[in-house]
Amino acid sequence: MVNVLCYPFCERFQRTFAENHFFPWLTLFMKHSTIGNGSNKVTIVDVAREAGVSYATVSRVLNDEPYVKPETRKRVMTALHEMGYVANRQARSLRTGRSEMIGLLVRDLGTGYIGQIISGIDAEIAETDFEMLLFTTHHQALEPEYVATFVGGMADGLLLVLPHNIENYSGLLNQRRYPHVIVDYKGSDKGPAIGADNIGGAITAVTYLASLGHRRIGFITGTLSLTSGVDRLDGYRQAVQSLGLIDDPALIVEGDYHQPSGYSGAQTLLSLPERPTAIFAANDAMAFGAMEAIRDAGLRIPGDVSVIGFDDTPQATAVSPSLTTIRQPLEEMGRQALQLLLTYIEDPERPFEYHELPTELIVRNSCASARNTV
Amino acid sequence: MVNVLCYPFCERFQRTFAENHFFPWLTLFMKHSTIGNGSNKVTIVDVAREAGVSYATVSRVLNDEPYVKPETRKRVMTALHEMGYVANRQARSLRTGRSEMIGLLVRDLGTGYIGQIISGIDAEIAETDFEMLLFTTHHQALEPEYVATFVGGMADGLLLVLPHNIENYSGLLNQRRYPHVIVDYKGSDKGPAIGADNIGGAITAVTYLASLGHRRIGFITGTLSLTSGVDRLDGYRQAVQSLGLIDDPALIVEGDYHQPSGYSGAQTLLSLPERPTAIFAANDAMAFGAMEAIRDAGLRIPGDVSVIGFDDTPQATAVSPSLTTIRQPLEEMGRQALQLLLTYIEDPERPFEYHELPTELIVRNSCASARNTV
DNA sequence: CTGTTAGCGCCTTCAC
DNA sequence: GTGAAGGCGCTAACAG
Repeated sequence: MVNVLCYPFCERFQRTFAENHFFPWLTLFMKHSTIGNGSNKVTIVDVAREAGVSYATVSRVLNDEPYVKPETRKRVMTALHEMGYVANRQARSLRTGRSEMIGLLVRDLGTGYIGQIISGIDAEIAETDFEMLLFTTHHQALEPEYVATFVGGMADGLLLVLPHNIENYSGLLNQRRYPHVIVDYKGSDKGPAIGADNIGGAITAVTYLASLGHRRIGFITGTLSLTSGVDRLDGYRQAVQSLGLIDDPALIVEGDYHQPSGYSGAQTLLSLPERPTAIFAANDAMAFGAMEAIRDAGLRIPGDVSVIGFDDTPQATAVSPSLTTIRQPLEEMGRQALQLLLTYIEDPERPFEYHELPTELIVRNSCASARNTV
Repeated sequence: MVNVLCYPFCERFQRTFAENHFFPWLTLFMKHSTIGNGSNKVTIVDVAREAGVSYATVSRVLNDEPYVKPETRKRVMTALHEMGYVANRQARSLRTGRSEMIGLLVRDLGTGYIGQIISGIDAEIAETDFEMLLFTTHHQALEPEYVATFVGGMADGLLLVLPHNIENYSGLLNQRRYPHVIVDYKGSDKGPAIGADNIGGAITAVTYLASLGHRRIGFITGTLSLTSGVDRLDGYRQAVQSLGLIDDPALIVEGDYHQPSGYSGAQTLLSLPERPTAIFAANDAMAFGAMEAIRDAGLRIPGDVSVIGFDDTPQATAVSPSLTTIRQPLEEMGRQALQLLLTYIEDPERPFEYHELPTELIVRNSCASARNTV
């Protein structure tokens, strides 16, 4: 009688049923397990009946509660297993107020950049009982407040990956002490956050170029409404000044972290009366665009112009020449963000924390010594 | 009295509350809206009280049911809005048996490839009332049956993006008539699916190379446990034979869709006694690897060896020379997969459908005429 | 140790 | 038109 209740045996169940209409409770069961449409739900009630206990006891076993006679527990466990019971999380969540889900708010999925962060989050989530609920804010321009409230109801915590306008979310979330962590954001003024050492990374990049003899270094900024964009620019400026490099506003052009802006930014830089001997793009995508522009201008990399990026995306090794860049530990950021979030889920009252991960220079082949320094 | 219940005004609420303890029901409300810990739930009961109706009426308004007096409806609507009511989907789902969520089962998120498919799905989801529940099978090697059952309980439909071993899922899902669509899979034998014309694309690629005068074309296969891998190989073979090109088994090396296998595959091909004048990699990632290997061998692209890929990932334009490739409409596949899934959610009994999207040759700069045909 | 019971928030008959 | 009441599947007291 056991196997027929196990979902892989539905067909067999139907046959068996035809032969067993003298089992009155089976008819009852039929109502619950609508074969056709799906669902085929096995609830704790079914399991309880099968194991000959009350469903409260099944619940106890499910939740590893202490006071269950070992023998009973065993009987319930086998019933559970054989019937292919899977808990209904909605019901559990409704009851407990916890959903065992963490929400992920991202702006866009197309980029490998976010993919890497998510990979890290995912890897860490796999170690827990949580599942991942993904929301993109990219297409629909919903009110952040609505999104936050909505997601808040479905998830026990929220990971905001590089949200467009943090302040819109953070007000509500902080005020409610709703567990959340902002990923790739600097500072804990808006809430708990995980970031990378963007200033330090930019300084490292410029210092490296300077060590190769470059004195006129062009910089293509990232999106300046993001802290990473601002910080990388800051780092560039600090390094240029402290190293005594040529400090010309014309050497800074604004980009938006996307490849086309790298292309046009590089074009602008290359058309300067005195063109830079090296270009530092605030991320890899723009560096690729810059490389394209440099080649289209009939110049060679790194012979005529050196290029350095930021992020160390997988494609950095794929381009030719391979891209020297500043590595940002994206996956690790995802992992730590999740870990931090878990601590807030456990104790929402914890004070805000900001963790900054180090960046690292990855030397490849897109930078060379400056041949003719100005 | 209204504003104080609206979530953006919690602080104000606290203050107001201090002044208004003579409103007895407010105290009651406090219990529901625990300010500190979060939740701050506004339920239909709260709204009903505010609007002076029963909560059944609120529910009716929520579900656009006909028999509600316009005036009452209006009153409820304003209460709803001003209190910032957001439905509890778990409760609704528990009651209705529908979750308004669609599950997404992917193996990995790190690649831009899957990112693009998800973008398409996401774009289409944004037009519906559904949300997206993301599961990765990559890390945890859970039993597919368990995953399917589990996800099945939380979502109204399932999108399987390139699952490792479809048969493990498909049996259970089909038998239950659980709405699902397999993305990037060929044929509807295992269930409804969306795929791309991989055979045709591969034929196009080879035909194009042949038109440039190449007769000895190396092929680096994709993962052969995936239908796309098999089909692209098939297409290559068909084209080689029908066009009368050199048909040497040594010209086919096995890859796995990852860049390193493209590198090593190309090395193998280049070290053949008679090396091919063109290399067709079964996807772009391997093509990038192949390009690296070709350059490392001191050869030029496309001067000495032409390279063609498959997929048209964003990076295809970023490499140098830019990669000629076969475009696969990944985003569109995602979109159509979701659309198809919706039809199955509406009618689970629909017969399986398989939609195949066309592929397209994108000519860039990595292929040139064969100089010295063998 | 185990069973009974009361809801979690919502939808949905069924009365009025 | 609207309210009252039952129950989705589950957990968490409270009794035994």
